[in-house]
Amino acid sequence: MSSTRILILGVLLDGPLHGYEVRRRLELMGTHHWANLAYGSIYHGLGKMADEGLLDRVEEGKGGKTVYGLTDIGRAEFMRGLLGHWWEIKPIVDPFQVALTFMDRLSQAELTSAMEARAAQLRFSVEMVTRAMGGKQAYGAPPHIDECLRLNILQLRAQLTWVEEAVGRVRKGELP
Amino acid sequence: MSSTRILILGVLLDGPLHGYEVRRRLELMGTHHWANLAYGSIYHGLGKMADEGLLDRVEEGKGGKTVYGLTDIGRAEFMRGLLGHWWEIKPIVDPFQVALTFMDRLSQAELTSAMEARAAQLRFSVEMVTRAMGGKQAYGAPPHIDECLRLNILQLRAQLTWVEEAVGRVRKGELP
DNA sequence: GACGACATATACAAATTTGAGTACAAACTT
DNA sequence: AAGTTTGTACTCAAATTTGTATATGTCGTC
Repeated sequence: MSSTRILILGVLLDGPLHGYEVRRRLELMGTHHWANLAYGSIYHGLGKMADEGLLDRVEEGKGGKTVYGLTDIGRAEFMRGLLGHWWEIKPIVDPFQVALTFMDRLSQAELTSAMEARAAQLRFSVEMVTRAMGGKQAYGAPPHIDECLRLNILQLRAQLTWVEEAVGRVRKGELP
Repeated sequence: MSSTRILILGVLLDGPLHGYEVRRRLELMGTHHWANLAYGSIYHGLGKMADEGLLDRVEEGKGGKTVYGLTDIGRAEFMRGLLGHWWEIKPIVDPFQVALTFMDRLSQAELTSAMEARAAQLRFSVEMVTRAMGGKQAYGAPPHIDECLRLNILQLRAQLTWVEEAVGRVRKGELP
């Protein structure tokens, strides 16, 4: 089961919604930080899953608006897919690894300036997310949402650690 | 420029290849660990980029075999795309964050067993990659390839740190 | 009460991805 | 030498993703 589907099914758990509302709930959850879900994909997913019986077209709308609700099959499939995501370690798709793979094709000057820029951006991101966490606490969001941010910060710091260490070695000529 | 394209152009930098050889070079580089590149996409990418002038069909083959080589435009586009990947921090697409977002939909028992399994798998992965690094050193691979692994290990450790800490809090009932 | 700015809500064509399917040659088995 | 596995090399239809285009309501303001 694709992440797209899990996300759509997940926001429908608490009641039927139409496409636009699904998109907004996902945005509230901050999915754009760690997923790449285009609007069009939501409508496609809703339609497809309705055809497959995971969803019901609860209310065919005046003006094209359609409200979708979970069926029992859909609820079961969500659980199956969710457990799958917990148990399987799937490779994280990281576009930066692509950059890294070809670092030897850049000049030392290009490399060090890109790396420094990257370090700065990462430090900025860490600070932003840290603040977001403080903010949400007060805002009444469930505590497990903070875990997403906490994990995010750890990952960003891991990247930062790498860049800071690597830029030093590039300067010394040990890399690439 | 998509990661798919960068990867294909990247392996063609050192000389023309046919589709199957591109796929093998990518596999040697370990792209399957951090990218999701289906075989079909390689052939599609090659054909499309040839139509767009980034590649040349160097040798139309007997038996459908076609060898592609970089054009000057392709080489320039590769550089442009590579720099883009260095300068832009794109969100890492992490399917586990999907799992995390809906952690409150699982029972404590489901959660703790999934988390423990995950911790074990992560520890195993860290060890595997660590060994792979030691092995490659002797094998004569360029030093910057190790950097991919080094970053990988840091990211895995970040995930492990999170799981180990979170499973404790789930047990204490602080989560979700 | 008309106008523009903005939010709501979806549709759609084009591009890309997916992975099973095909085909054929080389190496190995019995 | 006939059969079987393995490796090479690509094709293709189906599914999915992407991003832009479109349509419609709503709110203030002049």
